[in-house]
Amino acid sequence: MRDYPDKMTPEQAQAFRDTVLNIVSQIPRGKVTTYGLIATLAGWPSHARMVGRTLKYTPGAGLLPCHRVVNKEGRTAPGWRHQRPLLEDEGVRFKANGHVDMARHLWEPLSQLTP
DNA sequence: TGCTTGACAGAAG
DNA sequence: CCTTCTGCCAAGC
Repeated sequence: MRDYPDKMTPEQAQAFRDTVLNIVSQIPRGKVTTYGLIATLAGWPSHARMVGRTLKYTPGAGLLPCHRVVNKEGRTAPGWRHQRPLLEDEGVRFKANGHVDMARHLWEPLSQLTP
């Protein structure tokens, strides 16, 4: 008995992508959220990595503020040099260690997501 | 079919 | 603080 959902059906995968993109589109300026949080809200807590994959490979994700998604420690995406400047332009503060000050900028969506 | 690769998370050293 | 390892899963090869 696993306490998390089984493998996704194509329908669920589609719904997952939609939810992820929907949440990302709602992140306010100057705020950030995390992969795991998005995955959990989308109903698949163990799929944090899928969130990253979705943002990286889904065409159109570039139109969304996906630079406002960082990992739980506040680290920016590996290999995406542009992300940090984008955040700093919005007033996001980085700590000396190069991580986002999560205590100050974490955005927790309370959303009433479509079931 | 089986092994490797990540825009993750958490723990360990 | 950093690196490395394990658990996690969909994708790629």
